[in-house]
Amino acid sequence: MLQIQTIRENKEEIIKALTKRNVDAAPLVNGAIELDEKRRSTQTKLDNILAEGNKLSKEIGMLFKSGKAQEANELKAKTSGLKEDSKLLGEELHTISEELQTLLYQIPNAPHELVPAGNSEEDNEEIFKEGEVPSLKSNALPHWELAKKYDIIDFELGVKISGAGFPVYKGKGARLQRALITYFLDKNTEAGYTEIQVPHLVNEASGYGTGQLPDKEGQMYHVTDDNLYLIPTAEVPVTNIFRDEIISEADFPIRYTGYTPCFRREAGSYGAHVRGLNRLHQFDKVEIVRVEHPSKSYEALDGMVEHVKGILRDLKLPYRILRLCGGDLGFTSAMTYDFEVFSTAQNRWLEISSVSNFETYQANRLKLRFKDENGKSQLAHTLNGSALALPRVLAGILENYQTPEGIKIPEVLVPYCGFDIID
RNA sequence: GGAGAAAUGGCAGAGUGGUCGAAUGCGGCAGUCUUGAAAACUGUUGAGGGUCACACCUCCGGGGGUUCGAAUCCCUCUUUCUCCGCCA
Repeated sequence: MLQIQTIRENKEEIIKALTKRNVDAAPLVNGAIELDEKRRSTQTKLDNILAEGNKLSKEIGMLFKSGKAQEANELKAKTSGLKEDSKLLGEELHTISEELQTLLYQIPNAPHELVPAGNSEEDNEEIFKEGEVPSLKSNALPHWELAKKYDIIDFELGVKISGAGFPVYKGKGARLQRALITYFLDKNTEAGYTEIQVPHLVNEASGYGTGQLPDKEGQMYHVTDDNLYLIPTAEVPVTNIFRDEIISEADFPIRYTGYTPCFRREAGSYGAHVRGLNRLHQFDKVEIVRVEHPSKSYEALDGMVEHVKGILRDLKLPYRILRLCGGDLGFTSAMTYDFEVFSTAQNRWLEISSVSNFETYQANRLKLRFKDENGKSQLAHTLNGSALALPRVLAGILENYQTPEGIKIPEVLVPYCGFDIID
């Protein structure tokens, strides 16, 4: 969430920036400022009462020690009123703080100045495009047909075991997916990211830390018996490594990469757009996460974009990069680039990576700080991106690499797969 | 799952009702010394709120209670350790 102090000091700028998301934040922002003022004045009142109580208690202690029990008891009588007042004020303060918190949770991150205003994906800005769209024969198949033809992904079997959206990968399909995971992790490691394996279930505090809670509660699978959530992305456990941490400036830059399955309830529509691998309840993803000094975070974001570009170039997949408009931007993000691969057989773009800078929005919830050169603690910036999401990369490869002889394996993956064609 | 013990500052570890936000050691930072470094010595060093700055307030795993006063006593939850059971 945004810091109340920042809101106080940059009220107009924040309201203005939030109009890019097509929301009128003025009522929320003004409400928060008002509550904050109330909070501070209540706190001051309470503090004064507590200070007086502390003083009296000390005096009572001294009196008892020097044997003046009677005087002490007289002073005791004076404290009862203070106690009542402080109890009432304490409750009031608690209520106000919670109201303020609830309000702050509802204010999304302020978009970066480069983010275009807009309501929907129509308004996203295409900033880069690369790769050749292969010309396929007229009988080119979408990946779900190919999956069946070569018996590499079984959607029906997944339905039997779990339900829709839980595919079973078989034979060369499973091997290709594993090859991609290893290949991505290797590429990320080469680029300076430390590989890490994290839990796939997280507690409530972690959900709040990265912003999945309380806003997107229904999108996560919730294990109610133990109050744990299945992760929707590795971003959650990896970023939460730094919850409640004060790191030293020398620790920057922090770069992690991790492979995890991702679980999303996505109670969405059915139809061609969610067929096959396009949208799943369980899928695999290799994630990159960075924690950066505020002055370096956009440089880091660009670095992540370049890195993902390199992977797609290696795979020789046609792709484009979009800068998301305010309306399409995630709640917690200040700026996001989406990578989309062109699916030739489906004749549409598929999102395969999303790279975001959250600035201090997550760090504020996480209490992720660092000591600056003056020894003061400051919130760090967090970033993350997919490098990459497996199913749609798989779909892109199946569709774009199909030939009458079978599905060719991209050259860089052949050593990882141990075969060069699926037939 | 059963029995017992414990949770204190970056780490280790004192503190069992009052001048304790907390001894001491290590680590960190600054300085003296040194050509430089190490060692030694000196000083400094938790977080948050609040203030122009001070004052002041809160925090000793979380929540609640007793008391004029709680790190210290009580209740509860969580976590860790030891032993037993179960188990990939």
